Amino acid sequence: MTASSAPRAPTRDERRETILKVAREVFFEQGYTAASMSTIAARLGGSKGTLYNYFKSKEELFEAQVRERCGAAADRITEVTAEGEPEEVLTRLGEQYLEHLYSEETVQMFRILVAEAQRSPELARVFYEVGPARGQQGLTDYLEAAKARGALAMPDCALAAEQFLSLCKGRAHLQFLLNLIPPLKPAEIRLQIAQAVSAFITLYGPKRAR
Amino acid sequence: MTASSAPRAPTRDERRETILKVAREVFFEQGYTAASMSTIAARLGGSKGTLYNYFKSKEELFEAQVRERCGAAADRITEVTAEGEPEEVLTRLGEQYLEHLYSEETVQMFRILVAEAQRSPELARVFYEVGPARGQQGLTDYLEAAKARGALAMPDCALAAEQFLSLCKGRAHLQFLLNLIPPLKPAEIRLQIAQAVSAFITLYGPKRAR
Amino acid sequence: MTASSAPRAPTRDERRETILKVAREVFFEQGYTAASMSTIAARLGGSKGTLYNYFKSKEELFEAQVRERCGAAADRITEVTAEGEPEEVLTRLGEQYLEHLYSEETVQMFRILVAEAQRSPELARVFYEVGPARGQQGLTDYLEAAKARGALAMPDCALAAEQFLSLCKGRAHLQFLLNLIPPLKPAEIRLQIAQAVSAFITLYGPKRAR
Amino acid sequence: MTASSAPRAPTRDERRETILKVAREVFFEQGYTAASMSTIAARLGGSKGTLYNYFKSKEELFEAQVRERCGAAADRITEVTAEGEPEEVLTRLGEQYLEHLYSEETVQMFRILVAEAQRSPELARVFYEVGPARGQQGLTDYLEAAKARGALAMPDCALAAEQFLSLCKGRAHLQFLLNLIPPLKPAEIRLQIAQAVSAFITLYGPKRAR
DNA sequence: AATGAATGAGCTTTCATTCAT
DNA sequence: CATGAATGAAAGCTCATTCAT
Repeated sequence: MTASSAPRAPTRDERRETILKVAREVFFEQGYTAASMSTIAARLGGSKGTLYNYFKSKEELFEAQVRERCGAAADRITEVTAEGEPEEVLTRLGEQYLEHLYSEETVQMFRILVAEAQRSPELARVFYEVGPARGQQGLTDYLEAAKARGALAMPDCALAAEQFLSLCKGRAHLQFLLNLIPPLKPAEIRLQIAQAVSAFITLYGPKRAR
Repeated sequence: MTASSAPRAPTRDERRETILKVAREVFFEQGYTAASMSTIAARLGGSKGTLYNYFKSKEELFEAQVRERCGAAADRITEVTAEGEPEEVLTRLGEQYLEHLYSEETVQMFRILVAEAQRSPELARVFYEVGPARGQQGLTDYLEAAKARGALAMPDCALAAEQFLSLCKGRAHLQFLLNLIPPLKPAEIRLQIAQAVSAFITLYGPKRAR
Repeated sequence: MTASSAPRAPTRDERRETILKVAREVFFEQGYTAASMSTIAARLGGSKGTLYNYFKSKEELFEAQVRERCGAAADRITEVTAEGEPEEVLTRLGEQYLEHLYSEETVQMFRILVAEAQRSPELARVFYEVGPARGQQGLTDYLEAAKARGALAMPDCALAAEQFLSLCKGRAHLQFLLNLIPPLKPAEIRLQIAQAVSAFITLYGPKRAR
Repeated sequence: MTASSAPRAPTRDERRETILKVAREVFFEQGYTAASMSTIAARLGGSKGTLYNYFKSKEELFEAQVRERCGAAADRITEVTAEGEPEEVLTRLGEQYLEHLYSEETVQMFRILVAEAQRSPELARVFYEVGPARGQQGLTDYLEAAKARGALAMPDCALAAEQFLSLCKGRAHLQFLLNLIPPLKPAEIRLQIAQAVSAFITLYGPKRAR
């Protein structure tokens, strides 16, 4: 039945990857609680039994998602932090950051992590370390360098990094998290970042007599 | 059973309050979805039917929690916004805000709202309207007044209010939300607010020709 | 509170009548099973306890409806059976019959009686005796008279009466009973009766050589 | 438990049939509303979950009953409509029809459908389409053919079919529906059909110049 | 390794009925 | 007599998980 027409039987690891991908879609569409193993199995085209052959519970299946996916975004953001005038670099970085923050995929995972934070803080820690923490560290490093060459002036670069990211995020993120507004449009992102960069430069820009 | 020991029959309102209190404990311990009406009824010492005599659904029972608790916090914050020098007023307001934001009770409720945001945005909307939206409006009003009398100078008071609250909240809130750190201690709150107020005054303080 | 403004306290019988009227409305709107004592009490403006003071169960409340209401329609139909040419009399009677048969009130009560027929055939018997049986007897009496004076010719007047009513009722009644079509419009009633009368006259009309 | 005594594992279809049979018994004993899925599951010796694996709701389980039983009856009736002299064919068909109409099984199902007509007209529609509608259509087709070859003469075959079925059904059906009389005995059926056929032939038989 | 039928505890919600006041 | 809070059984349905094949 399979041998003749199928080009190749999938290896166990490939099957596992497929399951993860399908499960991710369902988790993101419906949320952790609402997503059912039946739904995942059905969309997979397999049986529930198979699911349980690869992951011994729904929780473990979700945990695998987080461990696998969270690092990717921080990677992208850190890469942005390169040479260039502060205004330009911060704008690029901020826009990159907001695009990530306001994506459906990110918010869905974040919602689930928040929901489960009480029961499984380890999951939340994994997320925080590979995601937000790395992003903030990358920005801090850039600010240190800029300060060293006189492009910016601030007493505490870590604090400044935190402030910048807070200004970028803005109030809208709360509404987005609560599913009260759709993702920001590119123009809205640009405006919000422009306001954050402007404030930041006012605070820490060079040459301004303070 | 009734004549000898019962001190007094509880009024309907008292009973309602008791139910709210018990339900709040269960919701906070287990989360909205995991908390069951059976559990709440059992802990109440009554029947499920009774619960439904007071609240016509689980959702309404939770919504009552949100209205009661978040409304109170926004009230407190709004009250702070009175006369006084901006630095002093903003400090008081900011500290009040952080005390609310970093309390166990608030974060528990917020976690539930975020977790359920996809299924019940109406609940989230109620929360947002009675809580954050009113808080931000109160601050905006204060800033308008301060601007009018020359105590502060900013082109957009709503934006400034948003920025101030973002600076107050800070990065630590993300960690708190994810259950990675305990509530801020009073000293930490004071420091964080001092930094936010300082930045805000730098941005929008009087006399700076902008 | 009551003595000063209320013109008169209702007697127990008046209260009972009011309850019956309100209950009837609810039963007819929602059906026996779907109608709840709570709904009836609420619409009554009283409490459920009061309801149970007058009728000791839901079933008894419904039974009282049937006993009170079923006779009325048959009364009306029987009255129609007066003097006149068969064609005219049968047309009047048939239209009267269909108007009753295709009314919302009648069909609702009938549905409930059918539904409960297995559990309470006594109720059904009450209905049948005071309703359909009397109607058919009235028609039979008329046919006997018409036959006696040579206006109609049939071997078995009871059978003829039954056939006439069956022809009047038609297939549409099944659909109406099943809630598949709305009540017949006056024009439809007239057409259906005209067809029934025409067939009946063909069968049993005078002078036609058979 | 499995190896020694189990004769054979039931196939999915067999299990489905068993469920339908058990459910039918419960529905007929208690009526649609009163019958509970728990009762059906218990009598089946299985769990409620199993029931829901085969039928995704109580309504669907009942609908399957309707489709299976009423469709079969209409099939039988339609088959009767073959060649032969009208009198003979109509007699056979009418007797077949009454046997179905006056069976305990049919009346039970019909009572349920009527009772639930307000809440679920879809169910009633299914019943009407697979049962009465097909039956009437079959008869109409036969009448058309008979008219074409001059064996019968009527202006409107659909109307004639309706009239014939109405005459067959008779008044007794109302009493049977209301559980006031037992099913007709074969002799009663034959008499009732003979009267209906006789009237029908008088109305639409050949040679009568109309 | 894959299947998919079976499970059974659990969920939210409804309702006729009772009873102390 | 009226009230309305309280009850508790029962309903339809879901779902993570197991296990024989």
